[in-house]
Amino acid sequence: MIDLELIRKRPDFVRERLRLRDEGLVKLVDEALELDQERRRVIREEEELRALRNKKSKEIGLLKRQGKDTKALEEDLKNIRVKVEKIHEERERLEEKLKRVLLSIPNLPHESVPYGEDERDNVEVRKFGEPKKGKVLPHWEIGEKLKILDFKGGSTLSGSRFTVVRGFGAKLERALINFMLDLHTSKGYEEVLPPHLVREEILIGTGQLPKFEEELYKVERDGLYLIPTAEVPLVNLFRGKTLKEEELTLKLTSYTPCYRREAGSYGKDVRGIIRQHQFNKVELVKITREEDSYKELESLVRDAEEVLKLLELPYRVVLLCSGDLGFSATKTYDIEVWFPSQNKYREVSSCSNCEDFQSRRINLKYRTSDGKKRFAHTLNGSGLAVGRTLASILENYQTKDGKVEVPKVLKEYMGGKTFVV
RNA sequence: GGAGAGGUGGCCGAGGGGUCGAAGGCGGCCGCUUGCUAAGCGGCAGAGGGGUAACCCCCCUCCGAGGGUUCGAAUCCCUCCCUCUCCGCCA
Repeated sequence: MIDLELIRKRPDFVRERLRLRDEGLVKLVDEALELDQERRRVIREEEELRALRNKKSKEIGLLKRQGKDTKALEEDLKNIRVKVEKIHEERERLEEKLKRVLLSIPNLPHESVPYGEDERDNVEVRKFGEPKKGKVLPHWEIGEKLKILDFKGGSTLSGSRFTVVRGFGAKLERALINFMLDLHTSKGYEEVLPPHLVREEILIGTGQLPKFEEELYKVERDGLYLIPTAEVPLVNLFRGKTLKEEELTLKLTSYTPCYRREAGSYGKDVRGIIRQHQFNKVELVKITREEDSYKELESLVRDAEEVLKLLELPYRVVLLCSGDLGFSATKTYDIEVWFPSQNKYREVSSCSNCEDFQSRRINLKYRTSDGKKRFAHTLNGSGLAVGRTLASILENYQTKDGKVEVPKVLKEYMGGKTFVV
């Protein structure tokens, strides 16, 4: 949630920044301003009445103790109460409306974010490794051949976009998870194993709700949602907290499956395991002071890149343009790994600074040395999407005779196995 | 699933219709005292919102959440949520 005060004091700035994302967002600012003005008018009215009521009520208390008659005053106050109730209802209606508008306004792009409409305008910032050319089987073909990806099994059990990983494929995926977690924890990230089912307000806290309901799996009976990313539980772990400045930056890492309905992506990536309703991901989260968050974003990206470097997979880092930014982010780097069969880079990580956008929603603050409270900044990034990394290994480490070599750094996690055959 | 207990300020904990934003304790901050420390003494401190250019200040709201009763609710009534304990079941 962006700061209402900012909208009030610098509406043009907010409009201009939102326009970078989408022209259509500008009207939300005007809506918020109007509602806010109206709301404050009503608040003033209500509070005047309440002040009057409180004063007279106290009088009644005094008079009663002196044994005096208070009938007239009481009648008087009954009328005031009716008025207060009426105006209070109006105030609640307005506040509810305003809140809905505020919760649906995305975060403002950072000044360093290039303008653009969609992913075509993203800017490549650096590259690592040499993209492998020449013919390789797409990961779904080699995966089926080696009997490690069972698409039939997945659809039997759960339908489309579900896949069963078997045998050494399963072991390789587990190796990847362990490798990633070990790497990140060695750099000071605390490992966390959170619940995968969370309450509605938790998803509001990180920005998935109220806008993206259709992307989420919901367990109706218990009112719980399956997490679409570990970012959700990890960031919300700190909701309502006031942290000490000295304990920042907090760094967390977590392996969880992610559950996404992928509504509106019909026909995209229907083959293979690039786009699944359930996939494994190792996530990185940081909670920082406001003056550190951009520096920490850079190092977060480096920490995620490190995984690909050590796996010796060619990748590039891309700075997202304004139009491609996610809802809660001010600035995002995607890391894309090379897929030889598709002759292109595909996203395996998305690292974002959300500044105080989520902190406002979950009321996460820290106390500075001079005793002031400030909203903390939150950052998140994949480190990495495990399924896609596995798919990329199946292609980049494919041998001419149809085997897949185990990347060096994973060998110790694979019981010494060097090839998947 | 059954039975019970409970949710009050940073923490512990009292208060059971008006003078209660809330005793007391711990912790915090600022003084004073004091070889140092400790102790002691005195004082100051909640959050959100509205009014204001801003401050002082004034006002409103907040005792898990939401309703209700009342002139007036932390306190009485209803609903819900959460936590804990015991029993049962279960990996």
